[in-house]
Amino acid sequence: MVSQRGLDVLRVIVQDYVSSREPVGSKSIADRHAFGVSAATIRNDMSLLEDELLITAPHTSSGRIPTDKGYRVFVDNLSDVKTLSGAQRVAIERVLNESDDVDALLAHTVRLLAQLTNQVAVVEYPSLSGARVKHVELVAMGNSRLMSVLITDNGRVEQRMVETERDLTEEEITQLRSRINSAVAGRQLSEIADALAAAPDVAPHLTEASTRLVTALADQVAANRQQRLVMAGAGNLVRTENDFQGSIYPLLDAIEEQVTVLKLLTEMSHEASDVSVSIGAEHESQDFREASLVAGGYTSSGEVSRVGVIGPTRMDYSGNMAAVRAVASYLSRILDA
Amino acid sequence: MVSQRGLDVLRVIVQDYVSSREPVGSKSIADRHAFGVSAATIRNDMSLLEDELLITAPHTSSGRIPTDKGYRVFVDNLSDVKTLSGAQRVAIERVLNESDDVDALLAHTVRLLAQLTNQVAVVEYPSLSGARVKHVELVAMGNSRLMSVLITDNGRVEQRMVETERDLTEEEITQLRSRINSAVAGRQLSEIADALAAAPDVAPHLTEASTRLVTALADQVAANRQQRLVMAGAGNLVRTENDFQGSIYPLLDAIEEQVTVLKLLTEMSHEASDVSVSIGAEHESQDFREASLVAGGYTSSGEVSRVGVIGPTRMDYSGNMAAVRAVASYLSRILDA
DNA sequence: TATTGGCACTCAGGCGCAAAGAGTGCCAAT
DNA sequence: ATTGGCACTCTTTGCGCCTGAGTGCCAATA
Repeated sequence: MVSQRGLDVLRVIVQDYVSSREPVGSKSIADRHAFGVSAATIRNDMSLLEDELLITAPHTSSGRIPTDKGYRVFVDNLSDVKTLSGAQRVAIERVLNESDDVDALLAHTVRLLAQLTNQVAVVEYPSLSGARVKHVELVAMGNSRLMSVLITDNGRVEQRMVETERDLTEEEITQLRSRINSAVAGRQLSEIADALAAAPDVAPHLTEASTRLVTALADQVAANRQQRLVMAGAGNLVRTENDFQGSIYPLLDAIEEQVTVLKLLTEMSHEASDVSVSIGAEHESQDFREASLVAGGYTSSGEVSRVGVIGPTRMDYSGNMAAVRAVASYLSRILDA
Repeated sequence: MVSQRGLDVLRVIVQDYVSSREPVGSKSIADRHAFGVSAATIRNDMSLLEDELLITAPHTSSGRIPTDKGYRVFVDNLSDVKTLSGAQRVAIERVLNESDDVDALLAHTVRLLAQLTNQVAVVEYPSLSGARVKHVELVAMGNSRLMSVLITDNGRVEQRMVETERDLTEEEITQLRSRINSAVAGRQLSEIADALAAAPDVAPHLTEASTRLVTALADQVAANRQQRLVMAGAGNLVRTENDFQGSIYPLLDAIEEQVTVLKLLTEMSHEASDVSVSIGAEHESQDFREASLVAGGYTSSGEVSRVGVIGPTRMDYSGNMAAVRAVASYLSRILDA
């Protein structure tokens, strides 16, 4: 069984390896850290750690590096919670306060997080499923086209073009607008398809247009059920390229593709205010096999969405967790107001 | 002076080097291309080309590689215009037709272009300066906040939160809305600040709110004067990493930063329907010294914006120019309708 | 004058080999 | 349980050597 000192040894192995990228050996541990025991003793402990698959040797008779399992134990039991520096807190507050719409806010957030952590950062768009309809605006665009603009109570604005069979008069549009708004205003997005279906019929000359509009709106909501995310800091992944066996090209591609990241994010803990970590081969995806993901939840109109960073398994978990937690909580504070 | 055959030699040097990344020597040229002269003659021509700084030797007695100037001559005089394959044309048409708002359209476009060229692709958002106001919608969001939604005739929707000194009644909002719309509807964005200033005064109890709104709208327009762009295909830059002396990290960072790319794009030709190329050290920016930019213009409501790809100077100029031209022209067709 | 074959020279890259250095594993002693 | 000692293992680094591709120059040629 691994002793308490053994775990302490694991901790310094992780710390030293993360900061130096060199496999760490018993001698250097005994030298640099005041364990009060000799290198030979450290060696015995390391032998135990290796039996438990917490560390491994890149090649015979080199130092040891943590395995994914070793990082896991470190993250769960051994890492002290870092706190952000005052300057960092100020930076967060400043950046997030000077954004004036949701798009800008998220763009700033993700870049900020990338800078704080020196990793690739991702931020999910706030979930719309809990939002309520504030207003639906219809604007004639000419050429038998109508633009429908859906405004939600949490400040999101979604637009969509709708083709109609003919140009409608202003009066007809007004009629449609009020019919739709009285049917859906205040409803949750998930309910609006039903609400529209149940709404009273309109004048016959408008049924065609009305049907198309209803379809478009339902479509618009459905399109937004699948989450989107913004990404920043691709350069940081390049800087840490050496931490990956193969090329980081497939990983970068997969991140840009979004779908895998979204899957990983949803598979992780769903508590807001909680930062969770997925390490290397713990997740299924081939492309992410050598990468870790640190993610936290933020709240917007009651729904939890996620923000996180992606980097090599050899990352500063403690620092990244602190940054993610801080950014997520500021984001909640602003969006859930 | 460089002979015609000399230029032909330059052409094959560029072509061979681009496809193989190996410095190309006189012998291999004589072997692989039927010039009908001996390697020694090719050598003489190459010596001339070197005097003209069109090619250079990575080290003494190796093959030669094109200089930036060499690529320039190639692009301007020597490259045949490639055409896209049928499959590629179909792909463009398919992708661009199934996008239902401007955001989605641009996101799809940029990813498509990245795939077609295997480079980093960038697309500027359509310029708003030529657009006209279709409608301004005001929606009370509670907590003394008003959301102003600006809809333009080319389908862009811009939102902004405005703090008011108190919650306004529906009636007051209606009043404000109609005042603003009668002042600005149909105007170009550049005119709306003046138009609002010239509009008749409102009831005294609304002047405060009105002033704030006007400021916010002006601000909204100003914020959009500076262009934004979307980027995709960062992974492609990683794949071509070896074509760069140093790290591509600063380059990727600069691209994400947007400002340098926007500057480069505006410095290049402003004709739509024209593809222009900026090669390596031709542009000022340090970070882009080893990169080339192929850019073309597309038109949206009469204003030209740009789309392009960024890659190492050792790129397939001919193919990339064809892809950029095709994508730009499809984009014009859809957005300028 | 343009082209050509010949030839000496250069240099990067690959290979082999030895030495250095860091680290382990094991053992007997404490 | 801990320790010092010691033999052993591997990677890394440096050095020298060789090879091959390619140049530059020259004198001969058409």
